[in-house]
Amino acid sequence: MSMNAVFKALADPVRRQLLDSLHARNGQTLSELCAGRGISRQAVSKHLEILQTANLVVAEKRGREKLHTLNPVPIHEIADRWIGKYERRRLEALADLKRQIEEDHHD
Amino acid sequence: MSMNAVFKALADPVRRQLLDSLHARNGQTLSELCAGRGISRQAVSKHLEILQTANLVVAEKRGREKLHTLNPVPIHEIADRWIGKYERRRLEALADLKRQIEEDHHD
DNA sequence: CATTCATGCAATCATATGATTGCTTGTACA
DNA sequence: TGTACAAGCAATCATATGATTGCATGAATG
Repeated sequence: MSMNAVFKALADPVRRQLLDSLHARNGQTLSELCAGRGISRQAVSKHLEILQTANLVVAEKRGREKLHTLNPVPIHEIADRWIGKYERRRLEALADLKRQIEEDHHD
Repeated sequence: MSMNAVFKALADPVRRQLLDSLHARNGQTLSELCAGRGISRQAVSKHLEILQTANLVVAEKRGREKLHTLNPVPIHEIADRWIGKYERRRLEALADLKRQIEEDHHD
């Protein structure tokens, strides 16, 4: 059941952007996470609620505001499911190589 | 865009089970993948189509049947998105430890 | 060559999902 | 203490999604 919630949560682009935002800077409030997203506060609030039930985001009350934090554990479990240990090493090496090549191109 | 397709594809439990099935044994046909799933062949076919557009599954025609293969690359990219390199090492170590403990409990 | 089996295509339908509006609660601070 | 700001709750609505049924195509096999 739990993993289903994780995948459903990740299915929406707005929610993934929220995770991106938290990955860039943890501990943001609802209002901060709303900024420049073009949808209503309630919509964002609902998205955050879904991310929390999936345990991808943890929220903590701080006075009248609520701070949100990214939890990477469930994401890691996704990779664990379909990628064998050795296969993962290979894919990581590939990804690293790709990154290096891209960096080299930054003149 | 491409990543959106991947996440949408992973959002459905039937599709995840299909990936599980292919992870266990690659190169299965549509009919084989239908077996014991309790939904119509057309439903499975559509699911496989979605997995293919997400590039999570690759299909190859073999006479009158079609063989399906799991492609782990997009899954690996998910982890790459929200988990830093060092954080990943830490999470992997944790997962390995967890597995080891579970193995020890197998009498 | 005809029939059987694996798959593809199209239309339809119920339900799930994401967003909005309006109202309420509750904390801060002047 | 009352006003402004952060967040929660509820009802509604349009669209997306997953499944089904029925028919079409096309390769293997007798």
